[in-house]
Amino acid sequence: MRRSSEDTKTAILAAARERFASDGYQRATIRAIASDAGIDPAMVMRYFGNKEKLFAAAADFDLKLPDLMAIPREALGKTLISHFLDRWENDEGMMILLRTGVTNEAVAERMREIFARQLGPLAARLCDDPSQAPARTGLVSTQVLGMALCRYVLRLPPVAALSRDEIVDWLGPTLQRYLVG
Amino acid sequence: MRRSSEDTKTAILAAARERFASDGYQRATIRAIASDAGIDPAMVMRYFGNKEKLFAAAADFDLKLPDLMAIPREALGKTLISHFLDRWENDEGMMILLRTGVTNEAVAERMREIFARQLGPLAARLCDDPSQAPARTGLVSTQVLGMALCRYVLRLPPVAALSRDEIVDWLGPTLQRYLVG
DNA sequence: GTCTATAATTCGATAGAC
DNA sequence: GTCTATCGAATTATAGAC
Repeated sequence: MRRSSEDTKTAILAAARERFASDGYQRATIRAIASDAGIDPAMVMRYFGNKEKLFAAAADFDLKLPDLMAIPREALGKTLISHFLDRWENDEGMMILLRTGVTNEAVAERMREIFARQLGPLAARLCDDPSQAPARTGLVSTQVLGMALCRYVLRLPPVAALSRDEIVDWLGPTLQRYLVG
Repeated sequence: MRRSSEDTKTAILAAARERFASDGYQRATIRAIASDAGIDPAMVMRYFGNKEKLFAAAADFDLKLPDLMAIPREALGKTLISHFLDRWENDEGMMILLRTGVTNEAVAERMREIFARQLGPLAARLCDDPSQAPARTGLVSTQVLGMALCRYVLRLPPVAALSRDEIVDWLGPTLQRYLVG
């Protein structure tokens, strides 16, 4: 069965995202990715040049934060954590960044950019003391990423067992306090 | 210069801990560790058998929680975060576990054990509803590990810029609420 | 567009001389 | 106790046939 150029590229990219998400950068081999995609390893090189470029293509990610101005100030915390859970469960891009960023400085830098630039606008909602804005958004990052780490990566049993509603009820007030408390 | 068996072993272990802490398991090579220790790679094999055993020797870690019964109930949150910051900054064992556990199931399992068994006794302090104990200690894990991840591993600028006192003041009440709120 | 063959490198591990 | 030499496996990457 001969596929089109685009089909092959898409299949490779999908397999690459899965492998990078579950194995990290080092352990995700081009051979395994090609095998998953049902093609020859040489095809991966043909379409993406080398492993680094394949990773770059597979690891794009956007927090896709909702319009913060449209959210009632008192609902910021719960809305944020709810949104993050959605993004984590429906896009493996964040899993890729976390699993690779902990041992790859370039990826870590990318995460710094994402969280600084996309979470930064949140600071605009904190009218009282603008100088506290970076610290507050930073604290939000720690709780959100910590939940993702424990629930989806390390799978700590008590955290994995929490229902979505429980998480929203527990972390919502925490984020709310970090942001406007 | 001929060293004693113990000296060599200690030097290898120190170099191994640094490498595993900064590079994770895959990228930390026996060759690099031996080079750091100023000896031949063959010596590493001689003293530790193989890479896995070397890692096991380098990755032992204990949260060393203080006696929780001696802490006033209302000071649990601040005491806990303060203790965690101390442990993290004075023992690279936790950094090793975090940097390797995200892509190594065996290490992840070890982290699950550590946080379950060593943080479990905290549940004994929660007299009201024992059924909530696991969830509460799990939530503590998310905030503590999230802080470590953002501050020491990813080095998000706003989080790395926080002073120790600021962290205690912000996270203390969060942990307090997760535990007894 | 797909695959075979293979080069070049890296790494873990072993054997054995000194 | 230390090192040289080397094996064998795995992996990225290239060249080229079909």
